[in-house]
Amino acid sequence: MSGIHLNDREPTMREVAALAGVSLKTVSRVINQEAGVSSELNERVQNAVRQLNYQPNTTASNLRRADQRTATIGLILDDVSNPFSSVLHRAIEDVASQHRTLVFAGSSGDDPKREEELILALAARRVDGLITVPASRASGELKQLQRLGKPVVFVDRLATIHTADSVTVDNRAGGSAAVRHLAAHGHQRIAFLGDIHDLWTAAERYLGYVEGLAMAGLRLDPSLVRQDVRNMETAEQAVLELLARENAPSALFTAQNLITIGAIHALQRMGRQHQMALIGFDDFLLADLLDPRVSVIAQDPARLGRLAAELLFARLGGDTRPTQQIVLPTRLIARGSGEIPIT
Amino acid sequence: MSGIHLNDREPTMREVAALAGVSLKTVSRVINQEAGVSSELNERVQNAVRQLNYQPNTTASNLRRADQRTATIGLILDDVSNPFSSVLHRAIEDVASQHRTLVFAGSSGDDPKREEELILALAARRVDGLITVPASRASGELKQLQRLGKPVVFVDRLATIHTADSVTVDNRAGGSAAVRHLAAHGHQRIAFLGDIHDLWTAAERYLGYVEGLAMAGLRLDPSLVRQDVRNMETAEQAVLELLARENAPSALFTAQNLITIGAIHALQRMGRQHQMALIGFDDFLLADLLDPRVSVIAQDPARLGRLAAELLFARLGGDTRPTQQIVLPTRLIARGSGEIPIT
DNA sequence: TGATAGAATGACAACGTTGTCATTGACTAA
DNA sequence: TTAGTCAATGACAACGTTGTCATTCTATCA
Repeated sequence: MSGIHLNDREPTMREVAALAGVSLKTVSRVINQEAGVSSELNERVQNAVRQLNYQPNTTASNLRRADQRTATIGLILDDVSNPFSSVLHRAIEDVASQHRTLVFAGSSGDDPKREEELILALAARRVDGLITVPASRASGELKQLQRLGKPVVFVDRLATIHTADSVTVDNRAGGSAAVRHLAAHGHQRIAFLGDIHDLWTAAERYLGYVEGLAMAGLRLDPSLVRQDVRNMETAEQAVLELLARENAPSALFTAQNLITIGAIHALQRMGRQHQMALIGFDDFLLADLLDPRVSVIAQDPARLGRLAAELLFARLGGDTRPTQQIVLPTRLIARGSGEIPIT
Repeated sequence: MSGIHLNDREPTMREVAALAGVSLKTVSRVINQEAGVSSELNERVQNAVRQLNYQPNTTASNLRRADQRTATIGLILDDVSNPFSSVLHRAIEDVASQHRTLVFAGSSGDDPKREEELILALAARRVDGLITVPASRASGELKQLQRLGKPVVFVDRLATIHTADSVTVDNRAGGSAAVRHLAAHGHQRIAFLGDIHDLWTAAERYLGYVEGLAMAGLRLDPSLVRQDVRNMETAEQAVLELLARENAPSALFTAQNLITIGAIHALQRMGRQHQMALIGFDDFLLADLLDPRVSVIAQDPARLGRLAAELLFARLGGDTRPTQQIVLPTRLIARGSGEIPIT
């Protein structure tokens, strides 16, 4: 047998009405549970619905509806398969489902082009609102967002637009704390490995790194800074290079979850995991089972997602308060790798 | 300033037409890049579109369109934040984006009720097709799926419906191989820890476990079987209990990624990770950096997702070949934990 | 009894778009 | 010149639903 194929056409309210012997509008009333339908007609319509296997067509409904609601929101992440992003996604979905809303999820891959495509595609489908981890900070995308004319919430990262709510963590304080923690254990040569420098989080964490160095009275050595590290593999490569230098760092601050994991690969490959101190930004599964256990600046992605979604649905519910810029604290979890003293 | 709010109404083709001084239909032709519009009118319409910031309304478009396509598919996973699921998701998204299609992603939480809600919500939005990791195998959901009247592809798990394509891995062979591998290292008391027993994958892997024991000539001891292990925490608890038994197992076969991680937590907590052999089903990030390195039955979730999406889009493209039941092999990756000999 | 209120139901238009078909006008061939 | 062809354009209906308003019917009150 071949795959399930399209019906000629799905049953419509009109057909239900005909079968039940009532008007189209009465069927509409029953489907939408409006008051003022006699229980007899109600019954007849329900039966016809069951008999025909009628399924409401939200698409047609929301075309006509006054509020223009599609019960659909858009979510643009950098990568749905990144552990951080996917936890964010799940938290948002949970809030959305309480509002009987479905979520379009897409990965921008941190590519402004793809991001814009996604925004346009979501706009064309008339999502009620958008939650996004913005890839670009430029105003080109800002215009696109505003064209949407729908509530927008930034999560995890900010963009240069002040007419939107946002939920982020204090990346700078986190980065600074990581560096000072390492300095407190005697490290003076602390390397920084960060994501694409144009990303807001990467930039903020770098700023935190610089501030932390300054607060600890340490000199910033540009040769210990590796920006635009895109993934685990390049992170591993970058750390291998740092280790091979004649004037190698004694500690690493890896400013993103996959970069941290790449760095650990490099350290273990060279058998240096017990000499080189390491603090990663963002906690990850199994960080507490590695040897040494990995110290991190932890965020709570589930909370970020939940708050972002709640902000969005508050707007959809008519909330017109001034835009909120929620900033959550980070938490340094000392597990061992960040407490390796200088040798 | 308060959050971005809804425009009174978004510009329509009618307004564009008025501004450009052409008919509605001509605007439609320009937007859809149909042939037969003079370059002069084309120009005028394009200008009007820009001027008004017109955004096409796919929702209205596909209501009228003959093919009834929404350029939207549904994806139901057990949990979008599970590492396995999220990689699957990303692979599907990548294929979908090549077809200019957006993906509705939802988590069933392996709850048939929630799964059915999602199916209905997707049906109401008239998705072009559905890819699902089915939670329930019963026909109640089967009917719902068929009501959709749209192509459905099962991925990772099967359900009792033979009119759909599917992409799965050979769970039974994988489970069997894991057990025989452990047996070959001298283990006779091999425990099984699996997900909800009603899930197709969990059942198949258990079957593989039983077959593997039989092939190795080992006796099945029901007291070494823990089914319905729902998450990391219960897995950890279950392993702790197994370790405390007077007749404890000498090896574990953990039949799902999070169960494996929970088990590792328990083993490390008790300091038994170097005595107790362990093979997990499904590979995971950092498995190769733990001590001992974790042996696994690896699948390729990205490939599963890609194939599933390609099957779906083939159907949408008119492919009417018999349904395909693709079964991919698994691969045993021996890293150490599965090769710990019996003491 | 007749007037009136109120509840139940339905007719019809409209949402923003595309499919169908008619109309216009320019160009070609006999 | 005239018939015929073809390309460009537009008028109109339709997709499946909901909002508005009119109509019908029953119950209630003076």
